[in-house]
Amino acid sequence: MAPKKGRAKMQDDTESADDSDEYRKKRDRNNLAVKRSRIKSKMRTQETLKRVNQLKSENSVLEEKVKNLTKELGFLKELFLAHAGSSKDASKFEGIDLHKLLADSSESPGPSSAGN
Amino acid sequence: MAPKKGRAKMQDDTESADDSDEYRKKRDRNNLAVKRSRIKSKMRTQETLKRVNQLKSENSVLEEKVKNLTKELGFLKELFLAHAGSSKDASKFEGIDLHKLLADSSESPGPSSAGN
DNA sequence: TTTGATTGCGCAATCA
DNA sequence: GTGATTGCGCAATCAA
Repeated sequence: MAPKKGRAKMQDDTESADDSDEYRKKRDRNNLAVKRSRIKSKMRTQETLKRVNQLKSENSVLEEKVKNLTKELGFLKELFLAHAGSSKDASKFEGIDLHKLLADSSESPGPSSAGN
Repeated sequence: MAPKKGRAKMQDDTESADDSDEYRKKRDRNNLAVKRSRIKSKMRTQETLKRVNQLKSENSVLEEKVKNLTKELGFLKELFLAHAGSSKDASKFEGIDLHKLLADSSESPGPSSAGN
């Protein structure tokens, strides 16, 4: 047996021609609304997926940037310390403790250790 | 697009009690499958949204890292050039052209200029 | 051919 | 009262 096609859904049988008419119009309007809503929903899903890819892309760029900056920084620090260490300056450039400075300063802002 | 699909029963009226039984069982199984499928779908959507937030978070961390690294690098370069400029080294530390080196090297990997 | 998974669609309840 | 959402069932279709 196939599904009932009867429109006998409402518990109340108070159906006049007008009501039936109104019912149809209402159903049609709702069906359109449902269609709109679902299209919108799918759009949002697509946008979200697109966003994920954008963010992954941005992340790659940033990772690369960090990698390069870290590399250059490491190189400069080495050069810096090497020179300072074999110089008369004795690790002091401008009253700054280079060894301490070069130790690290790119992780957390941290409380300004103005000590000196 | 397909024509009018709807709640049209099977055109064939060859419906025996057995067929009806099978039909119901089949419908019930499909309804369960549909339910599973939709739950899965919603899970994927949730995961995607979660992923967006994770990526946004990672992005912020990386942005901050780049900011700090850039800042430190800028500081070191200034200090470096200042010292080199007022030194007998005359911008040369170890046979390396510092001005050129410090100009930039964190954007693109570029072709390996292994020279020097 | 069979069977679970997907997907478009309509209905009704509910939200806003 | 109206459009927007959402859970649910049906049927077509995909996929194995």
